[in-house]
Amino acid sequence: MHPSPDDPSTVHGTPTVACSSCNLRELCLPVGFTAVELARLDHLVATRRAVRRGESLFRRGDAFQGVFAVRTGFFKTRSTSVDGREQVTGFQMAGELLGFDGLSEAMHQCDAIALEDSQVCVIPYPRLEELAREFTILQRQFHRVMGREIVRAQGVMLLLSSTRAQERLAAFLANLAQRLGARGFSASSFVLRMTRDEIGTYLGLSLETVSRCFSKLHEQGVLDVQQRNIRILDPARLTKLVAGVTV
Amino acid sequence: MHPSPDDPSTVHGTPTVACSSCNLRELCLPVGFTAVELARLDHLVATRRAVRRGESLFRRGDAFQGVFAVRTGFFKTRSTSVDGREQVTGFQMAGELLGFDGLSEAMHQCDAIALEDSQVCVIPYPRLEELAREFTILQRQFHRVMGREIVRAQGVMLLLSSTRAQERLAAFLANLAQRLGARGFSASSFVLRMTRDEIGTYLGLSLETVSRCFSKLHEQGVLDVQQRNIRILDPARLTKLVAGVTV
DNA sequence: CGCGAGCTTGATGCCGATCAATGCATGTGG
DNA sequence: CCACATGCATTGATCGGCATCAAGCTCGCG
Repeated sequence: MHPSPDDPSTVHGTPTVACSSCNLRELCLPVGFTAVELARLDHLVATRRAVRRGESLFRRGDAFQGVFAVRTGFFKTRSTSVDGREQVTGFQMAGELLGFDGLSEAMHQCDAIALEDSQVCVIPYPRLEELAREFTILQRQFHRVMGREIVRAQGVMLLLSSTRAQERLAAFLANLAQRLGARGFSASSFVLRMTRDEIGTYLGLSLETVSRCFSKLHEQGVLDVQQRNIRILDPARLTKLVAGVTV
Repeated sequence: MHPSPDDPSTVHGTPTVACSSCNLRELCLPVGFTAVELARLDHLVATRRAVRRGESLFRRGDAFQGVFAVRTGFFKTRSTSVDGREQVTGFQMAGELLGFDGLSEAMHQCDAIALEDSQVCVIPYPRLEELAREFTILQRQFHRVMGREIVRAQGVMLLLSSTRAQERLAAFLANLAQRLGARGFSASSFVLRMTRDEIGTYLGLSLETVSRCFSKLHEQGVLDVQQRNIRILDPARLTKLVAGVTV
């Protein structure tokens, strides 16, 4: 389902991974570079790091070292209130960045948990800073990615505060499908990486409601649902349900 | 209630405003600069711009030119879904920045509306980029401010998805009080700049529910409420109501 | 003074949380 | 290879918080 690493044997101990040869380049930070520039950029990434399913990439309170690009696998980020309530703030797949929450206070404000065995590229912030000063295009791309994160958050706020359960789930699925499609996977048939509870905690719903909405969408012929196996039967209707909200 | 401009006569037509002499310096982008550096930074801000109450600073779809720092006044940002539902995504007061939502797509994704007659500093993005390359500290501060915005959004998500109406309002008021206090105003007695409807649209509540919660907090002796005049009588209890959620 | 925008308060009904029970997969040890 | 445990998903029943509809009320302003 996800691209396999170019060379699994280099996961550990390799100090540098080449962005220039990464097949996720077009989705990640080094977008729009020429081949020559890319070659000079290759030390943007310091190391790769493997994170096993269920383990954390970072946790609230960890010192901020840099940001991470998902290379393979799947993550969730969650923030927790003092009294234990949890909010999943996002799901990240290959080519997406995470860790911006650490910038403001020099330590991470949320947890990042791998939902399956994953690999990330480690982009140390000092190096990113330095290279961003050198390459305008990297600077701009970095800002663009952060800006996208802000806009995404605004979309989630809109979703959380003004839509019904079914619409939230529809928006979530439509977004997931779109992102999978952009990575060359099927946008109509996929396997969810997260539990009903995690979806619910993201969408502000109980897991039971999530399950009921899945069933309802199934009844209505929009989806085929077999546990975590999803097949979108009627994309048009799904999009119509979303009614203008994009997450 | 808000600081008066240093020199109102320069609002229009003045090409440059000195950051070095701005009393909001410590809250704004140029934090942590030495006097010498500050002097060199003075052309970060291109112009000031006045926005009348009810008018927009920018609107969804406007070309992104740069970000804005609130100098005096009060703003709300809102994003709107295709079918007209509205979400207030934030309120901005003196010293706070807005406009990051334009970075990702080179155009703004939300509207910024002045809730009272306001003035902003215009920070053209190309200039910001350029100066950020020159001054590491500015680069870092800019990233920090954007990171803060992301963390704030995560806090709002948590609030929207996991708390009761009263707690949301309490969190909102506590946050407002804290920010006003940081600007030298009273944190216990202030005038709301926004309507019940705008608060509701921010907190994901109907205006009636907001009103009822104000009344309830009043009955409970936590607040004194006279329309938009708020006096916090029992800050400890207010904070306790917030129960670990910070917006 | 009267109009209108914004606020308050009440009555009603619905959506989704919660509690509870069952079903279904995977994996583990006997 | 089966029995059982465990984690996750489904489905049902109940109930409460908040949206919605519907009046009045307050205050600022032309």
